[in-house]
Amino acid sequence: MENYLKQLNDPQKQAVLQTEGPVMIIAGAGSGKTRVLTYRIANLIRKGVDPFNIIALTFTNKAAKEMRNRIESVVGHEARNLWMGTFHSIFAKILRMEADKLGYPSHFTIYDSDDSKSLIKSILKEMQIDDKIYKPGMILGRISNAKNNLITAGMYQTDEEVNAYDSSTGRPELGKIYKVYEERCFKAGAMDFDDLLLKTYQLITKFPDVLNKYQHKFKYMMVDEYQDTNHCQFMIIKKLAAVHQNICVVGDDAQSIYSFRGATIKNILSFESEYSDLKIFKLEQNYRSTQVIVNASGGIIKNNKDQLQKKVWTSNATGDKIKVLKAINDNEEGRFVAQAIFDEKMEKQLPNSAFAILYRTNAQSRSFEEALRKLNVPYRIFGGMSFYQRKEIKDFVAYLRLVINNNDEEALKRIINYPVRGIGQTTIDRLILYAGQNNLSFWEVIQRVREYPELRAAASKITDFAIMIQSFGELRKTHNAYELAAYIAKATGLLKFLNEDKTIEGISRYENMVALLNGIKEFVEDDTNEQEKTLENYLQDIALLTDTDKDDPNADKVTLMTIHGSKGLEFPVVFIGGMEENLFPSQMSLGNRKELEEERRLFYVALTRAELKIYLSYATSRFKFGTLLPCEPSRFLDEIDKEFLDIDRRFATATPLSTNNSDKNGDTYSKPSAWMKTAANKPAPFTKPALKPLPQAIENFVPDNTSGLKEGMNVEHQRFGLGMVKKIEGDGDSRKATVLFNEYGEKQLVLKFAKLRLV
DNA sequence: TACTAAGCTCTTTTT
DNA sequence: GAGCTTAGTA
Repeated sequence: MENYLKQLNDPQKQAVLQTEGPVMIIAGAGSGKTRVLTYRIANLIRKGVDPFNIIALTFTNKAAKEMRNRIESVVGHEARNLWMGTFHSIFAKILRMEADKLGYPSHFTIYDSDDSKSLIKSILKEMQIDDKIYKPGMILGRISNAKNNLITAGMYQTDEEVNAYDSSTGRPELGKIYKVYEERCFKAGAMDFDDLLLKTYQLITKFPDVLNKYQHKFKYMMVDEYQDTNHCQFMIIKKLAAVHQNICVVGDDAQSIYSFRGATIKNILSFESEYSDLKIFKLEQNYRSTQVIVNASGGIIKNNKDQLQKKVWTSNATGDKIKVLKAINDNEEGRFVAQAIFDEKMEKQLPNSAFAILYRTNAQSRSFEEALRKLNVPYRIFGGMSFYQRKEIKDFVAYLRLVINNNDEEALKRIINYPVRGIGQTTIDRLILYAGQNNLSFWEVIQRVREYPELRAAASKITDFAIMIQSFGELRKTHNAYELAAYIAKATGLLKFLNEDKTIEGISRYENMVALLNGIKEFVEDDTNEQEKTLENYLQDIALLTDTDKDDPNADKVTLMTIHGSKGLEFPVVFIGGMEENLFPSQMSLGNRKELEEERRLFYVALTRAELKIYLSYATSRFKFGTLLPCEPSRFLDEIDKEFLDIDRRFATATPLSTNNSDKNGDTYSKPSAWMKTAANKPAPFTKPALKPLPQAIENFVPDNTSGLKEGMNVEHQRFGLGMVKKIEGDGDSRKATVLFNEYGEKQLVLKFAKLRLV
């Protein structure tokens, strides 16, 4: 113990030794936060605290795993009994044990956002609500937001302010949809990600004995990345810590980047007012980065209004300046970055794994991937489509889910006709309809399929399917997860079906399927943890797994990921791509101080990942909607003190930002300087002109009308409005017309399908 | 009911 | 440029 205390600086040591009472540790980037947390827990165990009474909550499985390993290396295998994991996984564990109190089965399904969205889509369809106005993603966002603020569907529906808002945006039915969504999840025995938090809160507020049990169990609580907790998480933590008050939160307000997920920086900014006897420790020495990086990033974050005072410093070497690369488009940007990696590797003799390319949006990864492939630089990409989101994987996992939880509606919908067994959309729609009408789950309707005359045609097929699923359920009693999964893969014909497709994509789908089966095998054979090797436990594991978690740190590859995904990681050399106004900062954050400040924190996170050197790159034009649009350099480039920059000589000198603008809340915010936004360079606005209403008589467009079409004629298109035919080429069905539309410019249309009318 | 081709609509970030 | 929906065909 004394040995490792020697490795700590003063504030770190104090933070470790202050084990009693509420503690807040403000830890700047690279200040040894994980080390402090690790030693704090190790110290508690050394003092004789039972690991069983310590809970440590993190945001990612990876952070939890890393911390567990490090604690284990200090205190040994005793660390295994710690309650350590993500909010979602720890709460899921508690919920499974107490599920019956909430009327849920202990083997409840966890819906991922795809499932949630799909459920919302079918609810909209059943309620005959227009999904153009009620966009599923947006509805899910509203529901998620409500849940994170502890607002249930019932409360949502009776809240006048919320209703007034929804009505004013033309969506008065939102409360109703939320209610139906809540009921359907319950009937399906499913919880979405937000439910894992909300239901935990409900559990401990509605059942005092449960609260009491966990309050006494968790004598010492620790929360990592506290700046990213939302209101619901805060309330749970507060309640659980109420008895012992030994709550330690660790975070950095400057790295709060998840407000879109309901995280509120308020939690960390006002933690002090929650506990009068709070001890605050500030870790301000950065051990990770060079002086250039520390000072440049510190200069950036200084522009934010919402922040706690701290002075991050380092005694590391000065280091290289930040290099700015200017490219004409995204492909050239990719080439520049790949080439720079190649050169740095040679010059500094670094492995591939020393490099990370970070970007604002997942869509930006393509050009970097292509360029790296061309130079034969191995890379690994996170985000985008994860393994468990692939269709073939989700389909198979749906079988497993359905076997465990027959009521899982989303799983059932996925596979009832996959592989095709003659149960078409009409039949499925009817099943859902009857389920709703009779207040039954989807599965229960299937059980009684013969009671509905309209379903008679498909009845035997449906029954066969149900019997098959039930037979799998029987096998569960005698077989482990792997044996059962392998059997299902064969019995359903899925494995064979995938193996028959010899296209490149088909082969990859088959390989993925095999990889999944191997994964289940590994799960069964893995004896490093004591949990039973049941299918339930396997599903529980993968439901909360993200692809950042299956990182193989030994592979020597360049890392590509979003900035959000990079939180908590570090790399010797970091590339930040797409440093363009409207992309980073995102267009959506402009004109609102708080959102712009979050973008700035995001930039801060990106910069502080680097140990030795940073490259910033931007393109002067980029494809959006298949159109090449001109881009201007990001205002963030402007905010970096020039003394830290190694600017490409073509990089224009910027004029200072004006700060005398204010948004509707009266907050001032900076606007891009004039040189960024000259009228000629301004990107085309994204809002498309509204289509003029069509006269009654021409509502139905008949493709045949175009047979007499000639160059120079005026036409009207259903979507593009009025225009003039410029050119006609080809013959027969492939006849094409180039039409110049008043509002959309030139479009090429295949006349066989064009919805045109002569004017 | 199943399959295919054309049309339409997006673009933040994720446990 | 991709994923999803719609319309048309077998």
